Amino acid sequence: MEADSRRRYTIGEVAHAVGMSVHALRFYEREQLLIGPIQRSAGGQRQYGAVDIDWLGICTRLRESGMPLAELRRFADLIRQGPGNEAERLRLLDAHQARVEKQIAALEEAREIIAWKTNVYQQHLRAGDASGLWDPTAPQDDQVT
Amino acid sequence: MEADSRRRYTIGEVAHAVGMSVHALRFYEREQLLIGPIQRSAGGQRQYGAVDIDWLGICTRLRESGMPLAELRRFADLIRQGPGNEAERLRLLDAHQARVEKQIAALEEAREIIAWKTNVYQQHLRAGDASGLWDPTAPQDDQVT
DNA sequence: CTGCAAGCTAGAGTGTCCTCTAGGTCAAGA
DNA sequence: TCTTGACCTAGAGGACACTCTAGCTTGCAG
Repeated sequence: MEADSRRRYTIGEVAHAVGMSVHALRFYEREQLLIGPIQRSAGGQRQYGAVDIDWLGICTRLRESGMPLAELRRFADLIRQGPGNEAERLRLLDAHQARVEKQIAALEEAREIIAWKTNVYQQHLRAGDASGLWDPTAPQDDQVT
Repeated sequence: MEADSRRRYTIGEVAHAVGMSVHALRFYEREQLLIGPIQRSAGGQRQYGAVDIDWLGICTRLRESGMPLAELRRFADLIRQGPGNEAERLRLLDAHQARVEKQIAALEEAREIIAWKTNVYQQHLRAGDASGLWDPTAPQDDQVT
């Protein structure tokens, strides 16, 4: 995420640095998810700069947090257009942040349910493997676990 | 999630109750993601019971928290086999819980980065829309935002 | 008894996000 | 120079989790 500001990096180096595959990097470029065009060597090979790597780091975070590529592209578009549309960038990020909060809440709820179930199993294991667990007999009022 | 233990429910009612589409419910059944076969009416229509609805509620939580269907199927298989494999169920849930923790951590990190970026934009908006933001000129040492 | 919403099946289609392939080219060490 | 590994493009392929379609049946309200 922090790289020498003057050096140029090959696609392989970048892939390693940001934890994506070279395939994915080329795919992102094709899909216009990067800001500014990536420079090329005389022979046509990509030469990424520190800025590109920083941006890819941000991309990774946004993706990991569930931002769809379409929205990431929108964000990249806005940045590519240069200063003047900060309000829209802000809206986009705010919307995403709301999504992230919601997802954290959902995950925490799931965590509790899992913990509860885990507990049920641990107790059954301690008690000797078969008490009130579900069983395809007596189709009424039994636990599912 | 808590339903009358004796009543039977149509697929539409269940879909509404658990927040899935009827398509998804049929799909889950085909894919063996449900425990026990769903009962049918004389005419062949599904009649879900409270147990099924409970299980679907758990499915929803596990899915929301990122458990792949293959693993959910594995879990359903274990339950279908009846008591005796609690240790394996526990392993499965523990593994998933670890995944959930990791995802929560990742989301919280992302949240901070987003908050920081949001801040940058807010400041720029307050300061008058164009200071040190990225601009396709002077390709060195500038912020990306 | 008629109408019509809701249900049925098997299988094809969709959207998302990469990943891989084929058929080459480039670059750097021995 | 030769070899080897990394890189190139355009497009096909694939995993995942549904979602929809077509053609038909059920079942309840009027």
